Amino acid sequence: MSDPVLISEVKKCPRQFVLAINDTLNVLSGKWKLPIIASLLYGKTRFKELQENIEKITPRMLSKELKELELNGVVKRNVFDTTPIRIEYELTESGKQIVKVLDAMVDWGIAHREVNVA
Amino acid sequence: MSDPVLISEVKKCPRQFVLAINDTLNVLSGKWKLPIIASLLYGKTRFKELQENIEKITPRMLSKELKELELNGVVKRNVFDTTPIRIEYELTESGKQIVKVLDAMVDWGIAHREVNVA
DNA sequence: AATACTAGTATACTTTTGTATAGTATGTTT
DNA sequence: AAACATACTATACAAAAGTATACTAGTATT
Repeated sequence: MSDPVLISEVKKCPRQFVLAINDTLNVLSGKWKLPIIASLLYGKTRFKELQENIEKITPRMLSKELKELELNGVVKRNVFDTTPIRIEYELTESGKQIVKVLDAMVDWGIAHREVNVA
Repeated sequence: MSDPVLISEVKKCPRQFVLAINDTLNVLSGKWKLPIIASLLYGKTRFKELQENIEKITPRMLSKELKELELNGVVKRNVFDTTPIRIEYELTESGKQIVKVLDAMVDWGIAHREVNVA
């Protein structure tokens, strides 16, 4: 863990603040990343299952997004050398922690709806 | 406040959960909404000032995004009938509350960076 | 009358993101 | 041998998001 960053320090520093938020936003934005993460929150899942769970996603987008999430360290791809080959996707520890952000988003979304519908 | 929603209840319900998250994501995603909200967190600001604070934003994008944020109840536009006319933008109460989401995003972003850089 | 300031709008264009549709490689089942 | 399943990839296209550049309406200043 090279050069641990103090959260209290970073919150004072706009630049790091912005970088961290952008990292998070990159993991969440786009049409399909959230549904994929949500599906994976229920446990390890195969490509085919994901495609069935997420309505209307094309294999191209699913493949593309999974690769991006893997590159970003949010998803892990596990290959099982069985016949037929079996591939399972799961969230990394870091990926699982993103529920905290989702919780904050749910809370704000609901509070905001109440105000605007009232 | 028509039909107040219990947060504990909504978290059990995937559909409401997803709608609330999407509301939040809509307010935050895109290239410019975050910089605009961040600028407004420092206080009321005029169009020109925003344009100067946010590097490289064109008046077209600033105008478009401010309108969207206003429609979404995140930003309030105040017109002062002075000469020359003065227009100030500020965050609504709801808009200010979004820092909670940003905090969660900063925390995740930093923790996630540590893991991936380590 | 010409120039400048504020708060934008208009038009055309490029880039990014997402869709549609078909195809591939590997192996299994009938 | 023909058809089927898994886990994708390839190509072409459409739609959404963002950029570049110029312009406008109202008022004030020189």
